[in-house]
Amino acid sequence: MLDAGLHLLADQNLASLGVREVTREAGLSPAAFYRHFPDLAALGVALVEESLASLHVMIRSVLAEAGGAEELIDRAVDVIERHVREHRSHVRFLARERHGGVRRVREAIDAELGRFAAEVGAALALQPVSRGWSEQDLRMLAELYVDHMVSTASALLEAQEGDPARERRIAATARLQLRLISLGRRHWQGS
Amino acid sequence: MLDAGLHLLADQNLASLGVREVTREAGLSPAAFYRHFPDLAALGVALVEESLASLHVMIRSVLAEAGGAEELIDRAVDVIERHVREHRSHVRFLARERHGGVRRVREAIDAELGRFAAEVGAALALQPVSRGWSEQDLRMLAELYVDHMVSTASALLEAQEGDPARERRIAATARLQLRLISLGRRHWQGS
DNA sequence: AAGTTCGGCAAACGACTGTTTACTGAATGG
DNA sequence: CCATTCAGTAAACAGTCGTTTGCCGAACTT
Repeated sequence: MLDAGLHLLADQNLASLGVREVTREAGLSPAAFYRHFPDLAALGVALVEESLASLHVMIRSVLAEAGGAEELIDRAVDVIERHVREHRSHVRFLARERHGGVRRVREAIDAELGRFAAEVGAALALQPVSRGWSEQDLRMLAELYVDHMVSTASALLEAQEGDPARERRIAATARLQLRLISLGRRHWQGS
Repeated sequence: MLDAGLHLLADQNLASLGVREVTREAGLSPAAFYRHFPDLAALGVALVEESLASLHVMIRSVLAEAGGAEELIDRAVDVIERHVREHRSHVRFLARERHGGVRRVREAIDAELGRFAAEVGAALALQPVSRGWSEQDLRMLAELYVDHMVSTASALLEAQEGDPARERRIAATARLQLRLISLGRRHWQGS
């Protein structure tokens, strides 16, 4: 049922999804839906949770191995690219419903992105570049990184519908932007 | 009719909007809708165009007056804050449909954001800090600024539902992030 | 003054909707 | 082996939906 929903949400909104539609796609009777979810919103938050597993893994794999700033940037962008390619449906779902019409789903996504920012902030604190940074500044930087990741992933999503050149251009731009941010980071004097 | 649609889209998706719903809200008969639009998607792109007027004005008012980096940042964030407060519905609409389920609307928004980035890039080129910057680097920076603006506006949108403290925190974070970017910009050596 | 466009209406069409109900077979557990 | 839970079904309910049609008055145009 989750798969059926995700498949339908490829070119549709959660708010415009119908119970019958989902069950039809899943090859079940309409009533069967209510055996598993009370709401379509509930199916939505279930999909959010499903999408998170893969996202968390991704973040870890960027932060795990150390290395110079340049390699770290390259690896981050590579991982994002691969993630969008391999989990296209999940990423599209998150991008679409992050500001979508279903409040509970929106809040679930937002809370989780906040947790990501916290995780990134903790990892940043361990890097030598961050010596002397206040808690607040670290959080600010982490949010900047997460927002940038989200923007890049969204752009890739729109591009990857069969346009590899545009995809490469987006990745290149993302790398430059990360380099600029990392430059600002090195010269930061505290707020 | 546009107003009615915009009002309904406050807690709904364009894809889940109904013709009858709109006309009911507008106090008209269902058939009246087709006198003005062939589609609901058409109403969507009309709303996009409506939302753009105010956005363009906003961008100009940030770029117009010169000034030091700090003042420019403060003014930019102030303008965003005010814009979200005063054009809440339009901003919400753009954020929601930017990755929404209606392709034509999505494309219209994307094209317009691209035009904004170009406009910002042209303005950046005039600033003394940008001496020696390549066209590509300027575009990259402009996109970074635009994406950051969009992220900030979205965050403010979610917050402003009656939580002024959170709103102030978001604005403060945005200012710090812009300062960090502007720092990276000053030390940029070209790609 | 005549003709034409414009924006509106009511009514009707069949198709689709969410949800509840009562029922069924299979697996599970004591 | 009996009871219970689980995951499914068909059928029915009253609504809502998008869209078309034919009609109407007002406002322009000539």
